[in-house]
Amino acid sequence: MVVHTRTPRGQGRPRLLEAAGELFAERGVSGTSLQSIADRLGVTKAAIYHQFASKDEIVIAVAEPVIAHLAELADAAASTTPQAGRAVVIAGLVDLATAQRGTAAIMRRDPSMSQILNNHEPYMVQIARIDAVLLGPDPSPERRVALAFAGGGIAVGGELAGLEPATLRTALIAAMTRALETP
Amino acid sequence: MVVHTRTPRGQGRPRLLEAAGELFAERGVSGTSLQSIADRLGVTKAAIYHQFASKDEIVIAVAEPVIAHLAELADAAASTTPQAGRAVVIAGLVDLATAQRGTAAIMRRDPSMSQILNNHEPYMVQIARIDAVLLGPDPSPERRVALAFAGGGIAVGGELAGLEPATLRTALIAAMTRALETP
DNA sequence: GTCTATAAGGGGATAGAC
DNA sequence: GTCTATCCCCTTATAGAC
Repeated sequence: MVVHTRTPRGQGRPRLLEAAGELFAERGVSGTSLQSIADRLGVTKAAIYHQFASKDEIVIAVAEPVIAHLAELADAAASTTPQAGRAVVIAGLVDLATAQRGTAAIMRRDPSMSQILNNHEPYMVQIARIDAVLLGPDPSPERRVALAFAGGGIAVGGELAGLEPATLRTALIAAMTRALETP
Repeated sequence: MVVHTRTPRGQGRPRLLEAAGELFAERGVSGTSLQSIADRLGVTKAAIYHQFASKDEIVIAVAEPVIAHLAELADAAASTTPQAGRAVVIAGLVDLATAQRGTAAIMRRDPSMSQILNNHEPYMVQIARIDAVLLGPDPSPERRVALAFAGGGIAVGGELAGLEPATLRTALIAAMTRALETP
C-alpha cells in the first residue's frame, strides 16, 4: 500500500517526527508552532515544509507508528482466545503508553490532536478494533464506563515519572486489568 | 444592513467564563482565541479585556470554581475518618468530572491548561491535599501509579456521552474505588 | 535539502471615543 | 461596558536562490 517512500537517507524525517512528538507532548499540538520544531532541529521552517505539506500532516505522521502498533495488537488478539487477546492488548497498550515521551498519551489527551485523529479513518478503525477486544460482545454500560476510565488511566498513568520502568509497567498492567474486570 | 442588535446575552463575567470553559473543553486553551470567545458572546475582544487583563487570567478564573470544590472536599475529608474521607473525595471528584461540560477534565488533560495551573499555587495546594487523602501514609509505588491512573480515568470517563447521568456516576464511583483498592 | 524573503492573516493586547 | 481602530509580533504557508 505504500507508494513511494524512497528516503534511505533517514536523517530528516525521523528526526523531525521525534522532535515534533516531544513538543506535542510538552505543549500540545496547538501550543507547538512549526517555528519551535524548526528551532529544536536547528533548521528553518521552510526546511520542514520541504518534507510535509502542512502541520496536520506532521500530526498524522507522528501518530502513524502508534496506529501501526494498535493494528498489530488487534491482529494478535484476533488470532487467539478472547481472554488471551485481552491480556495481549492490555500489555501492548501499556507498552505504548510508557514508550518515548508520551506520544501515545497525547493522542488521547490533547484536544487538537483528538480533533485531527477523529477525522483520520485509519486511527478510528484501529481504536474500534481495540475497543471491541476489550469490551467483548454486548457490553453493559458499566463496562463502557470502565473502558473509557481505563483509557484515560493509561494515558495519564503512562507519563508518571520517577519510577522504575519495570515497576510502572507491572503496576499499570495490574491497574488496567483490574479496571476492566467489570461485569 | 444591521449594524448591531442589542446583545441579550447574560451579564458579563459569569457568561464569559461559561463560554470560555466550553471552548477550552472543545478545543483546548491554546486552540481557543480570545476572538472565538468574543464571537460566541457576540461582543468584541476589547470587551473581554475590560474584565480580564490577560488570557491566563481567564484560564485561572475558569478553574477557580473547581479549585474551590477541591478545597471543600479536602476539608470534608479532614473532618472524618480516613476511610470515610476517601469515599467523600471519590464521590466529589466524580461529581466534579461529570459536571458542566468537562471543565474539570480539561484541567487535567490539556497541556496548556496544566502548564498554567502548575504555576498556580492555590491549585497545587488543593491537589496535594486531595492526593494525600487518596494515597494515605507511606504509599507504595503501586499505589502512586493507581492514583495517577484513577486521575486520568475520571478525567476521560467523566466525559462519556450517551449514558444516564446516574448510571455514569455510579459506574465511575465504582471504577475509582476499585482503582484505588491497591495495597 | 536547506536557505532568505515575503505574503497573508491571526494572535494578544492597548488607546480612547461613546 | 462596549465599541472602533490600531500596534506589534507570531503563525502558517509559498517562491525561488544555492
